[in-house]
Amino acid sequence: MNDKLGNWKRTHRCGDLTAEHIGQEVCLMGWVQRRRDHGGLIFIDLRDREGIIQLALDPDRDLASLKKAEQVRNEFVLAVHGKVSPRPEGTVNPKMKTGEVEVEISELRILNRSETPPFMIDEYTEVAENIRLKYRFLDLRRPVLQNNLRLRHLVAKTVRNYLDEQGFIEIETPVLTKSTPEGARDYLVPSRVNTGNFYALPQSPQLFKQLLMVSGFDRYFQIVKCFRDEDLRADRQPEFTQIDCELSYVSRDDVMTIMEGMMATIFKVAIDVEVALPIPRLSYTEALDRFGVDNPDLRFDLELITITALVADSQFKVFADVAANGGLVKALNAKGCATFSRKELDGLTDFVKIYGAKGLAWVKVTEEGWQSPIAKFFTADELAALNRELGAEVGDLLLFVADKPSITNEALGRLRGRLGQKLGLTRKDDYRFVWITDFPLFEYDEEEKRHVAVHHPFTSPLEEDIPRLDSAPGSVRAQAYDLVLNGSEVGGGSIRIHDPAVQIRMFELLGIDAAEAREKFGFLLDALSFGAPPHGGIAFGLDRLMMILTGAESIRDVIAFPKTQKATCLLSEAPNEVSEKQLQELGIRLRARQK
RNA sequence: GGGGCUGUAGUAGAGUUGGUUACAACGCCGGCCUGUCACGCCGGAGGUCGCGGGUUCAAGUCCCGUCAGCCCCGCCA
Repeated sequence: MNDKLGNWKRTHRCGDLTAEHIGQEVCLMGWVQRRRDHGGLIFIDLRDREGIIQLALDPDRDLASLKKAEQVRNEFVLAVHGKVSPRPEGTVNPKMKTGEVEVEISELRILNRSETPPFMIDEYTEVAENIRLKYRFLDLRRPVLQNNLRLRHLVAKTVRNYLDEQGFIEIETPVLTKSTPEGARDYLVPSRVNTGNFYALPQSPQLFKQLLMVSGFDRYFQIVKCFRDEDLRADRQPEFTQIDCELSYVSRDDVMTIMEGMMATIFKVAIDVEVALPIPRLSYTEALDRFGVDNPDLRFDLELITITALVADSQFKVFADVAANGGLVKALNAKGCATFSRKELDGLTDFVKIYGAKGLAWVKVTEEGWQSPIAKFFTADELAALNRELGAEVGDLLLFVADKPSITNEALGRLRGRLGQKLGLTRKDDYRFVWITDFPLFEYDEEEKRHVAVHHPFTSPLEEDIPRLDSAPGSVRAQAYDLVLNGSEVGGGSIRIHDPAVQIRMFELLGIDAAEAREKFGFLLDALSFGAPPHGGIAFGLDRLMMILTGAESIRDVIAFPKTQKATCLLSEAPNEVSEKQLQELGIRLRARQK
């Protein structure tokens, strides 16, 4: 039989007790971290969210409690009354925050018992992730996740305070909403009342926040769940949280200035890091040119160097052909890496192949000149020019990729990231922000044979590029911006189209004709036609931001109840089959019952 | 859809060239212990080697398939 809580009221949290509480009578409640039974004397480490305190049970003080303590096991829930006392000479534990004191117990109540947990609730025990996820409620008792989620709370609170001070109003938008074309796959929710019709869960509150601008709220924000039915990654879950913002009467610079202030505030409050403002800005074109990717990790240099022109006339056919066919030849100079083994070089070659590169040419720069399978193809003049261009010195490793531009950039850009990690250039406590701007408005989708929006269909072109919308849509730049932190895209947004004529033109360019635009986005076009103010906004990925702030390797470590890579929940076992009755009500028949 | 890694007591691991009864640690159970603190000492229990099939006199070990977890490509406006 468990003891009743009765009228006991907790007076303190375990981890908060220090020498200043000595002499006080306290009432504590928490879990048993550990029992140390010395026969006549028992110590219990009692844990709550603030930490651990040692309870001392002495037969001279209360024999009944001592006897009861003999039954106590790990993770039992206890309530105790006792007096905070200094520990006897020589028994202070400097490793514990509460190590100067202990609580001399006068009465102990066992509020609940516990099965032996499948793993120890401590910071030492390493447990396979599937076990952790199945017993998430226990994993969440452990210090790492407790700290991560509490920091997440602090960040959310800081965001609310900052945005409130800046005149933003938090407004909720629907979760049951409308499926729209473009973008990620939607999660669909069948409507019982409207049999045969479906809601979609929002990929973002994009259209609603624009409508709120039309409605005159002027500055809106929301910390909001978004849903995308796509495959998962270490930093991607199908349901995730955005800090979603929209502002009226602003330019890109206005948005970026307000939001980098928010980032600086978050980093100061959450981890006491000063972010130097303004955050540097880099055009999309320059980012690709120098780093190969639009989310460069600026914690280290190691820039890509374009050498297409230098090798266009060389005898090395691989390079010359690529140059002749509009491709791109670029190189990295990995300083001092000529010591890499053949095996390491093969590993780097395999790595670039993941991104579609056909191979990786390498050169070790030695006292005797180039040591490389491709050295023989180049004249002395070409070698000298390449060495000069790449700043090659003895001991360097030069790495080349030649392919069509998108592949060269991606492969070498990712290789840059990998080398940065391999060479230890990416310190965890180093935070390098950068805004990426001037994205192209469109990119060409080879599969669908049409232009698609790089950001989304509501993004405004740069005003100076609007004349080229018809003649050269591929060259039109967007008033879009991404915030990148240590190689991770943590946010992105744009100035939106507020002119209904431009919006209709935009849909046309995306292959959405007037009728379809009306059907899918009629409410937006209507809203834009009733005096929509110029507006723009941004959304930040709270989960990714938390990963960086906590140093987590996985997005699962900053989410209380995350999904597995197959988008299931090992705790609740969602998703699951539903009853025939439920399906009938929804007018749904499954094409094939899975076995 | 594709590539890769992992899977052995509750937990995390070792297990040689295929060869007797699958190891030790932590945890768990029992006992002892009045100053420990990831207490200590003595004793004990605990295994469908993910699952299925195959090769073999013999499989944790080799082969094929499959499931699960993780990482990546595609996908993610």
